[in-house]
Amino acid sequence: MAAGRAFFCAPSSIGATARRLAFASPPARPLASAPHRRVRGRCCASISSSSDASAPAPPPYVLTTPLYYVNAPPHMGSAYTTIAADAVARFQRLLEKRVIFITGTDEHGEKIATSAEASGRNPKEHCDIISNSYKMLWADLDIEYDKFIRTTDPKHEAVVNDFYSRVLSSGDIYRADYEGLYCVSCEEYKDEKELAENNCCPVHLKPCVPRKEDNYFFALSKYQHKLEELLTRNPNFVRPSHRLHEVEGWIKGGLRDFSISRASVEWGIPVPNDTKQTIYVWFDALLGYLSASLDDGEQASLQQAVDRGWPASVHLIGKDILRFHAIYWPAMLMSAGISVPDAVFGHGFLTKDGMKMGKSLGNTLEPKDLVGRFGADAVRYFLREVEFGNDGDYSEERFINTVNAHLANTIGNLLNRTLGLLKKNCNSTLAFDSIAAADGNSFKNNVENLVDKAKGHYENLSLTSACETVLEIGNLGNLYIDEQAPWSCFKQGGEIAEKAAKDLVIILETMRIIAIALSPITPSLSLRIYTQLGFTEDQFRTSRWDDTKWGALKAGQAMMEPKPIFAKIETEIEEKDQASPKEGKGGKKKARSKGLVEA
RNA sequence: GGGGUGGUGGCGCAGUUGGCUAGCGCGUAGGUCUCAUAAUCCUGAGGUCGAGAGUUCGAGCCUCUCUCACCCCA
Repeated sequence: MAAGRAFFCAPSSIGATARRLAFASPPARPLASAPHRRVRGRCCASISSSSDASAPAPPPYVLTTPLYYVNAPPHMGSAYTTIAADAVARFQRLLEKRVIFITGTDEHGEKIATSAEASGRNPKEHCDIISNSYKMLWADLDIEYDKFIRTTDPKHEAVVNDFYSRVLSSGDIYRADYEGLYCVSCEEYKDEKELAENNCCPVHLKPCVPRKEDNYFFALSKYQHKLEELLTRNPNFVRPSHRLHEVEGWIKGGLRDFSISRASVEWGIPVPNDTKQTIYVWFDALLGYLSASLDDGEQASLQQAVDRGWPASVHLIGKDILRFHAIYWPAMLMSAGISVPDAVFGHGFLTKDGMKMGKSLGNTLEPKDLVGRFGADAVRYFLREVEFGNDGDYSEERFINTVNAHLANTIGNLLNRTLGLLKKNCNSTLAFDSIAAADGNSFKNNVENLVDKAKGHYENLSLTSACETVLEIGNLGNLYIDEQAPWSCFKQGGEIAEKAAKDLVIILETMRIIAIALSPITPSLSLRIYTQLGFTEDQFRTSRWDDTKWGALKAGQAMMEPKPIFAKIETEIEEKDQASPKEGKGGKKKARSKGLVEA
């Protein structure tokens, strides 16, 4: 029975999953990077009404990424999951839900202890460093999580202990011997038939060693029927729907109890009442989804965590760890008498230029590198490239083309050309209320219809379609301004010029709506749009989805100086002295953003 | 070996319960405007939907076989 921390170590797959699920509370980053978003104020929202503070708190919208395993710094897979989660979280916040967006790091296991030792550090120091590298990347990517849990946090250990005790008293934990070939890197036992030559682990290509130990097991097999019921009762438990088949197949094929402890691993949470063993990943990292909602320093308990933020609305994971989230986890929760999450969403894997990414191929995508070159908005806009849930491919050329075409040419340029006209002809000041300007104009309705459509897509986690729909609004705007040709209307003066002035207001109001509708995906870009439209940062941060309703721009509002809000990513042909003779192209394209223009 | 998912114009993808001339993004060719980040807008070229067989009045969408790719197998 090789359950394991194993999937967390498959370096070749760039799934967005955590190798394990983990969390951590790292040394704080410098102030500026603090990822927590500002409190949603209610004061300066001239464009929105405030909500009733005395209303009873509705259940929170809790979404999670896996707790990433700290055996390595974040890879593209982790970034992909986290970006998507952040987009969903931001959307739900726009809907005024009380959102708890959880991420973190999984920090236990033999492998961690080993690599810490290899780098001359103790495990905790090693974890601090790696965990912090996740936090830094998330800050760079404009990720605004609410909770970052580390499995080495004291409160997490308390929850793990409580949980273990509950399952134990349910009679679902027993002790048994296990003997087999063990891959230290995977931290799991391997079936002989899955091994490569010389008993080598197919993942790490290192020999597996015979190991025998008695472990504690979780009686998963007892839950076969209940799990079947769960899926029948709630087919949306596993999403996207096509992944449900796989889960059903697993259950139908029979469920085996799995090992939940390790006798030979010291770096972990000790099994209650048996300090010779430590708890293995499933009964450790998965509990992070619960322990995360606790505050540091408070009396930590499982019940408290449940009261605070459970059940989760959705676990966002890579498809490689679907089994553990769709089968192990709900069974464990049932055993402990806790509600199962509402849904588990397994997204696909990414390839690069059609090739599987991996260290061995040397073709990994480094999220840190991408943000550095292209900025957070562009990287996040990769969500537009692949329908969330399916496998997808990253090609830099295509990525840059799309980002430029959409963010710079369609959206950025629409704002820029309109502000330019407004400056030239209206002293950068709106001459009409946007409502009056659009009176009797069907354009407004078209925009509103698309906004509704985008909302539906966001709600379904169809992030690609949501982007697409918002882009349609931009296309509509460009078409409208072309048809109306305000630049020539202004020259004619009189009523015609007045109509042109109205048209500019219409486009700018459309831009404002686009900014909100796209803000879950490209928050910084949206802020720059808002700022150019003469709003304050607070006004942007306190905006809600309802503010996509037409009419916030009022006569007299002064716009800022028109500046490109998204700098096109330039691709330059680099001189390559030692041009590869094989390729014969003589040069290599290198692309980077010129840097974002400040609003 | 078993299970799952996918193979649609140059590239990446959509295609609800089978049915109008198979859509979209990027790219590409030509044209247009001139307010704009050589952006916008219009038009066009380019697929018969992995292969083969079957069901059907009719299939990209159902069935079978084959093939390729990827994921999972406690």
